[in-house]
Amino acid sequence: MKKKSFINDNPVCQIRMQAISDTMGILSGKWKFHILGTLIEGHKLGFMDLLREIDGIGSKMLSKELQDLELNHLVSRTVMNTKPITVEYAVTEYGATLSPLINELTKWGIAYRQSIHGSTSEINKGLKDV
Amino acid sequence: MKKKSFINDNPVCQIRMQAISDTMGILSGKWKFHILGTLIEGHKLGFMDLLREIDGIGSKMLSKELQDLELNHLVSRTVMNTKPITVEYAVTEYGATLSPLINELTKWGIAYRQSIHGSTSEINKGLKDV
DNA sequence: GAAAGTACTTTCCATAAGGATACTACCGCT
DNA sequence: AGCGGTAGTATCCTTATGGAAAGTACTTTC
Repeated sequence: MKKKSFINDNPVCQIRMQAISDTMGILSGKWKFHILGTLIEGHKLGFMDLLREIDGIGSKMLSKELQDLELNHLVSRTVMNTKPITVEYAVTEYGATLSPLINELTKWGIAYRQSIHGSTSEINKGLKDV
Repeated sequence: MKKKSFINDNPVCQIRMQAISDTMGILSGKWKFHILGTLIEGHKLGFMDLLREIDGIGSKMLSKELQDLELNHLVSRTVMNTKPITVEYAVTEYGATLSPLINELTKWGIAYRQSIHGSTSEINKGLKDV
């Protein structure tokens, strides 16, 4: 009996695949989670605040990533009527639904780092020393 | 009063940042979550099984990503003593700790898609029609 | 002995992602 | 007039990512 050329799997898997692609498509890149995490903590931050808070990011990347997040309605951008014009970035109500996901991401990362320092530091690939 | 050139934030934020970088560093790329998700569902799968199950992946990518996952002890690779040599890939006990994260990712992706179809389809960037 | 199945690796290429640096433009202060 | 702060944009460049196609090597089946 020949193996089916493509086990199309159950619909549950197809939906899972699609959901993972969707989520990762929206949150792809090196900085989106950092920006969202910082905004969740800081509530309202200006462009320069974010630039200072997020270590390593440049203005080009910050600008581009904020535009992406705004397009997907995860972050709001409000131009304030102040003397030197300021812009307030904040997480939207919808963006806040990412909190559980960001928490899981953080929890796992912390546990991973602990599992290394706890063990004979066997696992060390993918971990940047800071 | 001059603004501090770098608000070094609280240690909690630094740890969060680091944790997010760690997690995303390990799980970066287009396919890792798909491979892990598929292996969690399928328990034990061969190379060709994965190639068939994961729509769109090529053998080069699959091979590379599996090596990465194996290096980080998230997936185990067992060469079986069968007539035509077969290899069994499975999620390790440690890899299984990613389940809550993958579930959150999936849940959010599904909710996102529903939020679009539920609304006047305002949000549509980042969503590929399937 | 040819086909087909296992599990990959290799090469070559195109595009995407991201960083460094510089620049615009506006305002307030001194 | 010049400095510093706001919020970005523009340009150039390098590296990372990932896909297509073919090749290797070994075995069983027809």
